[in-house]
Amino acid sequence: MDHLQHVNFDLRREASSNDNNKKGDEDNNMDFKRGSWTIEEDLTLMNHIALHGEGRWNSLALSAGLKRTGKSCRLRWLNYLRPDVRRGNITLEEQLLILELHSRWGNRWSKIAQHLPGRTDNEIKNYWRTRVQKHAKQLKCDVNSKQFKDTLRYLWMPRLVERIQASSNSNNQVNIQQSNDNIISNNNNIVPNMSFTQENYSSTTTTASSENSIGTQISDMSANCYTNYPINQGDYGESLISPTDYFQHGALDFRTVDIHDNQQNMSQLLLDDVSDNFWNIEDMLFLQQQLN
DNA sequence: AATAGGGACAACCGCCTTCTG
DNA sequence: CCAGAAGGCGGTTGTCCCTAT
Repeated sequence: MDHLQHVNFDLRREASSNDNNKKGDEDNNMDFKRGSWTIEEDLTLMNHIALHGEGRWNSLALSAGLKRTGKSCRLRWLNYLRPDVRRGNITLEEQLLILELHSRWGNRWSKIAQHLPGRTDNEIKNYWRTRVQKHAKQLKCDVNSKQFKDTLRYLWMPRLVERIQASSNSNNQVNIQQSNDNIISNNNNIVPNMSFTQENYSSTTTTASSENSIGTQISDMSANCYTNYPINQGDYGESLISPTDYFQHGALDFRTVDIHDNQQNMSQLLLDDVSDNFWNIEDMLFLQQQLN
């Protein structure tokens, strides 16, 4: 779904959400608008931030004439409108990094997001809940159980590494610079130096379409993002290492495990018809090989 | 063709921490 | 130093879309 589709989707939802009067923690005295954002609100917010910068969200909302809480404006900007927000499928590299960082830090979504340029904590959280937890459910084990963590670490993460390697080998000939230019700004100042109109709205807020017809493009862009991302995060084991660097430098400890210890779980997995980009048919075949 | 159920994800909630006057 | 405001964060909800039946 591309960005404008999202917006249209939001508009469709708006009518049904206007009667949402649940109270937050900062709107006791005023009628703040809730629910989906309209294109006009988005443009107002973007233009205001372009002119005045972000921060002081409550006063920003007031001075921009938005009938929204400061929190709502902040969330909309950080999770959706910022020019450097990446949209589109989570790449293999990103999946690997999410799994690794989550194994270290648990549900510290914002901390994890700091190491996935362009991804928001909300997006990573949603990914974890909808994709990873789904598979824990299929294995009939708790997502926090040692059993599931071991399965992730000793089976799926090494498998992801293999697939990343295979992917990078096949992509070596591809010139990816052009697409990368649109994806990540390494400049920490994210206030756009431009004005937004309805005409350029899509191009300035859409960074990578989830419906990108070039299957490898997002992955390529991601690989470049990691190599370009500034190592200045401070506390990542604490330096930032790209997923590719992980396996190149042996940072990930994928020790050999007795696959048969997990045979019961894996057999169950093989019975399931699971075919997204995390546990796909290829993985099923791989597991089958391991089990036989 | 209709519909039920699950997936996906934007948005909200409420608590906690940090900032500011 | 203190109180209120603002910001940050993780958890949860609501609703449309997609797919299987």
